[in-house]
Amino acid sequence: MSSFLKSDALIIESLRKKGYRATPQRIAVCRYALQSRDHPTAQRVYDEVRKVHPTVSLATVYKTLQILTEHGLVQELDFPGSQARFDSCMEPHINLVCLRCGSIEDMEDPAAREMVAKFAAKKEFTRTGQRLDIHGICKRCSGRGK
Amino acid sequence: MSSFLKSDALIIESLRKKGYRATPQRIAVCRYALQSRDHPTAQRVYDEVRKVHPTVSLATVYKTLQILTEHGLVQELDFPGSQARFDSCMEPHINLVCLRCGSIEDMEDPAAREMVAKFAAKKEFTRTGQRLDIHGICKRCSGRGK
DNA sequence: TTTGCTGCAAAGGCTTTGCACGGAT
DNA sequence: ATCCGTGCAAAGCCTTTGCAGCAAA
Repeated sequence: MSSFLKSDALIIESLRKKGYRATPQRIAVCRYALQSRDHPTAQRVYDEVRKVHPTVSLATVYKTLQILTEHGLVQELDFPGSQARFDSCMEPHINLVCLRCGSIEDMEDPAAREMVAKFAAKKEFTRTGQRLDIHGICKRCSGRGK
Repeated sequence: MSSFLKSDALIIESLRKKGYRATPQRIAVCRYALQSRDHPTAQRVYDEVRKVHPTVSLATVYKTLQILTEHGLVQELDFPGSQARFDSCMEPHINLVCLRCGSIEDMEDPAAREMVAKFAAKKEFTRTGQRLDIHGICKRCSGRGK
């Protein structure tokens, strides 16, 4: 989580500044999506928000996540055969993607930052973002054998 | 393209060794998918193969690409709002993803290889693969202004 | 001859869209 | 009082699946 929008007040202000209305549903979606560290799916965000706003719709969740994505506050990560995940860390970092349990863990890595930084200077390619995934088996799954 | 399956004979042998029948459609899909450097979509593979096998179906293309993916000969790259792309280079490398024209270019990068290599030694995470994307605007698109 | 494979069509899953009502400003 | 946002349902898009005929081994 890299966002600075940690309070509802800041989220509301940010939404209005961008020309959006600060509805309770939107605020709740933003709060959860921006704070979550486990790269939730839209469905997961929906389930969580519904605990507070039982009538919220999945469509609203998708629309709000799209707003966050368009404004560079979260990144959508698509994977074959599964729902999209949303990452609230926009700084260069590595996603440790476990193929067994599906968990995704952010990992700070100086080498990754340096590697990405090289592209800021390049003339052949104007970098605007990145996605660095390492696929494998996480420690917890390894411990469980097989 | 990192695959060593450069001739039909080798593709046929490889398919049979894995217990698959070497049909003309499969061979054609494998040949194109393994040789292509521009990360084609399934539809693109379909269009290309159809030039030689006009009756081939998209379903067969998808099934064959799935076989290649399962055997680690290509990697499926999913992106928000667009069809999956298939990368025939399985070595650690960087995908330069142009947000304007949609092109994806493989880039060899020692820093990327080193960064990935670190994970081979890690005990906290057993690496089996990776996906390293840099998003931005490619040189050709930059030249075209705006 | 025996299966596995193909092509077609239908189904599936996730995400987006259309629309009328309701709420934020 | 505006008109944007919501929730519902329907549509969309890409991909997968079921199945009968056909072809590879």
